[in-house]
This record gives sequence, structure tokens and C-alpha cells, in this order.
Amino acid sequence: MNQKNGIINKLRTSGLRPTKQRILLAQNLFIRNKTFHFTVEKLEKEINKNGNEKVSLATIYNTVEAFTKAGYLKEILTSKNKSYYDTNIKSHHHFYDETTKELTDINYNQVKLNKLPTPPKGKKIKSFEVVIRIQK
Amino acid sequence: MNQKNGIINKLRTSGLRPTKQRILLAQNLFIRNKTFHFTVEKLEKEINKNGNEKVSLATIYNTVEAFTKAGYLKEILTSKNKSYYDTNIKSHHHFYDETTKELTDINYNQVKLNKLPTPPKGKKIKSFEVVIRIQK
DNA sequence: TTTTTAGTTTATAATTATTCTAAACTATAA
DNA sequence: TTATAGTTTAGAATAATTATAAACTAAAAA
Repeated sequence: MNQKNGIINKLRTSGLRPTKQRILLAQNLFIRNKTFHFTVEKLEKEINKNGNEKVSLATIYNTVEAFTKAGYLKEILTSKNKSYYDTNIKSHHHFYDETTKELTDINYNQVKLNKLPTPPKGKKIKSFEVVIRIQK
Repeated sequence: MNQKNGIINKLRTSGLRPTKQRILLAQNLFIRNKTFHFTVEKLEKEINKNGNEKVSLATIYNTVEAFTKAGYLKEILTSKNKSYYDTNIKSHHHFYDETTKELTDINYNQVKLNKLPTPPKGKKIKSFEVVIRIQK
């Protein structure tokens, strides 16, 4: 019940009404020990697999978008034509396997940059990500 | 005519029959002084704008895929749900503007990495790209 | 050369991911 | 307790891409 209250507060502080559906999605996404890479399709299957009350696909789209805007999810850069999200919102890096087109996490401290460019005028660097393309 | 022969050879060495359509696309894409970021939609407009004989959309899709497999184009990593290609196949970096969702090139030598992770077993590092997220 | 063949192009249909719409519903403020 | 503003939903609409199968063509074989 406490965990649920934590989630309710988290939603409220972002101006998101704590509806049944948002709480269910937040519980699924934010209470994990490993970070989670997912598409809306994958999340939908996971949410609606049990005898649970179903959450509509449109709501899953809306909620994932709302969570991303709130900074609770991060969209992953890929070359596929569907959106991938990551529950790990810390700046981190990925291996991108060109054969299988799979992404895997690289720990932040395994990559170090010693030169960054100056950003365009009026813009600030928020974070950076390294994608390392790998092959057989 | 010589430029055209160069293109024909380039196609032949990749096992691609030098058809009228492939030659036209190769001329448009590979004979530029600036690198070119594009979507299939944008390329289609560019190819079919003049009184030229039209190239079908399906062929543009097929050809862009064939050129990418042959290593003449590179797919750009983005968070949009359509494919972006780059005529700059050298490993290089991008600013990703989180506000406008626009990508701009960063010169290769403006970024330096001094630590790279070991790749997963059986895989080799082919290249890496840095995406720098920027904001107002 | 001419014929054959295997690869290519094309229009169009099908598929996939996502967004839109508007009616029903619900958390919260009055 | 009621009003209202935000939310959810099924299904329609849209956008990007892939599949299909018939017509075409470059290159190999005769």
C-alpha cells in the first residue's frame, strides 16, 4: 500500500491524475530491479496477459507518452520504425548489434569521453549517449 | 559519361544490376558535395520533381535498402518512427535537439572517446556514434 | 544475334505502428 | 452532491513500410 502511495504521489507531482490505469502501468514499469527496454506492443502484452482488467491500447500509448514527458521514461534512439522506451532514464550507452538489430545496455562508467563539441547557440548539452555498433 | 560509368561499376561490384532507376538514384545521392540526411519520402519528391521519368515509390524503398546493405548509405538512429538515411557513411556524430527533434552533424574530430567497453563475446566493434542531446 | 533466365520495376493491396475522435467515465473541486 | 475538467475507450483514420504478382529488362546461353 505504501508503494502504491509513492506512485500516487509521483503521478500527482507531475500533474498526472492517479487513475487506475496509470497506477497499474507505473507499478509495472517503475518497480523493477532491472531496467526494461520495451515497445508499446510489448508493454501491452505484459499488462494485459493475466486475468487483469484490460487497459486499452490507446491508454497505453497516452500513458507512455505522459510518463516520457514527465521524465520517467526515455525514448531510445534506434533505426527501427517503432518507438522503444527505456525505464533507465540515466544517461547511459548501448551496443547496437547490426546483425540482430538488438540493443543492450552499457554501463555508464564503461565509456568515457574527453572531448565534447560546443553546442549550437542558445542550446545547452543535456546528456549524451554513445551507440557502439557491433558485428560478428 | 565517365561519372556514369563510375556509378555503373560501383553498382556491379556490389552485385547490383545497373538499371536506369538505380543509376538515377545513385547519381542523385552520391554526387553531392554536402552529406545528405533524408527519408524515403523526401528522396522520392526530389527524384520525381522534374519532368523526369518517374521512379516508383516501391523502387525507391528497394534501392535505398540495397544501397544501405551495400554500405553506400547509413541508417541514422532516431526516435522518430520513420527511417532516416545519411550519405555520410563515415562514423560521425549528431546533436539531437529534444525540442525540435532535429538532428545535425557533428564533425568526427570534435568528439573524442578515451574509454570503450569490451564487446560481447564473438562480436567486434565496428564503429560508434555519439548522440548529444541538446535543449534550450 | 536471338532466346532464355533471373533479376527488377511497378501499381496496388496489405500490414504495422501510431494518432485521432467523440462518447462514456471518473477524480477532484466547488 | 453536483459540476467540470481530465481520462479512458473502441474503433476509425493516417502514415510508413512491406508484400504481391504481372510486366519488363539486363545479362547469360544458345
